[in-house]
Amino acid sequence: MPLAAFLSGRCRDLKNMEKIRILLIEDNENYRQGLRTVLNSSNDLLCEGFATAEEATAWLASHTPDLVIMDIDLPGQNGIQCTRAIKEAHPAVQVLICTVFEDDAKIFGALKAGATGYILKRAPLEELFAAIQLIMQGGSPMSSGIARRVVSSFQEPVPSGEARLSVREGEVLELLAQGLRMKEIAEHLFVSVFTVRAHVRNIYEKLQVRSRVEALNKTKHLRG
Amino acid sequence: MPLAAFLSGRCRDLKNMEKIRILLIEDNENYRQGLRTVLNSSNDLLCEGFATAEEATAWLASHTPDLVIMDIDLPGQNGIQCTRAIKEAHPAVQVLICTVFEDDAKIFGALKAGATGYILKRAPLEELFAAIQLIMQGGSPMSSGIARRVVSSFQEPVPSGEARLSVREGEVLELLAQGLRMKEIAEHLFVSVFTVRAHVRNIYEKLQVRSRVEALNKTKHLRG
DNA sequence: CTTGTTTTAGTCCGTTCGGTCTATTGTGAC
DNA sequence: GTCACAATAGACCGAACGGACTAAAACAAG
Repeated sequence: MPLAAFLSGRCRDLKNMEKIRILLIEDNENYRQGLRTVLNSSNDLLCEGFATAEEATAWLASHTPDLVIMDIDLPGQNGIQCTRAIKEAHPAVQVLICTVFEDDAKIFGALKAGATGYILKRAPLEELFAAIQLIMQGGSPMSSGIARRVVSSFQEPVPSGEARLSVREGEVLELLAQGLRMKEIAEHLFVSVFTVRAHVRNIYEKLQVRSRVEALNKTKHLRG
Repeated sequence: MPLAAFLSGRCRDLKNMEKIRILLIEDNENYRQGLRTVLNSSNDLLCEGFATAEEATAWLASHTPDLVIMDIDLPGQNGIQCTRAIKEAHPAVQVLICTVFEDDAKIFGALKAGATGYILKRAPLEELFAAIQLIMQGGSPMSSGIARRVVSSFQEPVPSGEARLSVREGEVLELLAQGLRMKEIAEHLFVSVFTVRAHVRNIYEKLQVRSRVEALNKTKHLRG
C-alpha cells in the first residue's frame, strides 16, 4: 500500500487521492462492460471486471480492491457464496450487492454473508455512484425498499391471538430461554419447582408445544 | 380522510397533493420551534410540535399525522417507549427517530419499537428533508453510520476457536434447533439414537454447555 | 503405515422433563 | 357474591435427557 493511502487511512485525502479500486463481478457481458466503462470514466474510480466468481477469485489471489460490486445470479458459485468467500479471505474489502432480486432470502443471505450494501440494478446510475462513495465512507447504501425490509426485520410482531402468556409465564419463558433448569428458575423467582413446572406446563399448553425448544421457537419474535 | 388522499393511496399526486402531516416530539424548545418553522416553511409539509411524549399522546387521541419525528431523550416517557405506544395505537404512522444518540441499544431499541427511520441531529437539514420524502415513499432513511451498524448486526461472527463443529454435528444441531427429540433426529438421519446421543454429547463438550437451549444460544449466530 | 478425527454404536445410572391430576389462595370482573 | 383466571403447591409415573464410560469402522493427513 502506498504511503499516502496508508497515512490517509479511512478518510480519503482530496488533494492526493488514491483511486477507489473496484472489482465488478457480473455475468451479463453488456451490463458489465458498460458499467465498467462508465465507472472507469470517473477520475476517482478504477474498475476491473469479471463474469464469474471463479475468475474473480483467481484475480483476488494477487490483487486487493477496495470494493467489490457483486451480482447475485452468477453461473457456478453465486454472488452470496462468493461474498462469504471474499469476506473470509479479505475482511476489509467492502461488498456492494447490485442485483435485480429483492426477496428476503437474497437480501438477508447477502447481508449475513458479509455484504455492506445492497442496491437494485434498476436504480439510476447516480444512486450507484452515491452508494460507492457512501460505502467507502462507512455507510451502508441500500435501495429504499431494501432498507425498509431490513429495518422491518427488527419489528416485533404483535403477540399472536390465544398464545397470550401471563406476566409470570413470560418471566419463566425468559429464564427458559437462557438455558436454566426448573430448579434454577425456581431459585431465581423465589418459588418452588412445582410452581415453575406448573407455569411451564401452562406455557406448553397455550403454545401447543411439547418441549422447551419448540416453545422458544414459537416465541422468539417476542423475545428479541 | 379526504377523497383525493384516499384515491392517491401511497403514491402522492403531485397535482393535488395533501401536505405531509408531521408530528414533531422534541423537548428542546429552540430546536423544536426552529425545526417546526423550517418544516412548515416548506409548502408540502405541515408540522405540529410537542415537548413531551405525554402531550403528544394527548394530541394523537384526536389527530393522526403521516409521520412522527421523534427525539429519544425526552423527559418522562422516552422516545422509544413513545414510539412503541404510537405504533400500537396507529400502526400506519411512520416514526422517524432524530437524535444525537448512536449507540446500539438506542438504535435497535428504536427499530424494535417500530421506528422506520433513524437519523442524527448533526445531519444537515437537506438529509432530514430527504429522509421525510424517503420514508413516505416506502424507504428507511438512516444516517450512514446507523445503516452500517444495522447491516453489521446481520454479519455472522467467525466460528469461535475450539467450538468448531463437524458437518454431522451441525446437522444434528440444526434438528435440535427445530425442537426434535433424539429419536426423531435418529430417524431423520437414518442412524441409531445412540449415535445421535453421541453427537449431542460431543456438541455439548465442544460448546461447553449442559443442555439443548444453552447449545442453541451459543450457536444462534451460526444458524440465521 | 501410523495418527488423529469423524461417525457410528453401545452400556449404566441418575437427573430432568413432560403429562395427567388435584387443590388452595388471591384478585379482578360482572 | 360468584365466576374466571392467575399464581402457588403438590403427587405419580414413564419418557427423555445428560454424564461417564468403551469401542469399532472409515477416512484423511502426515
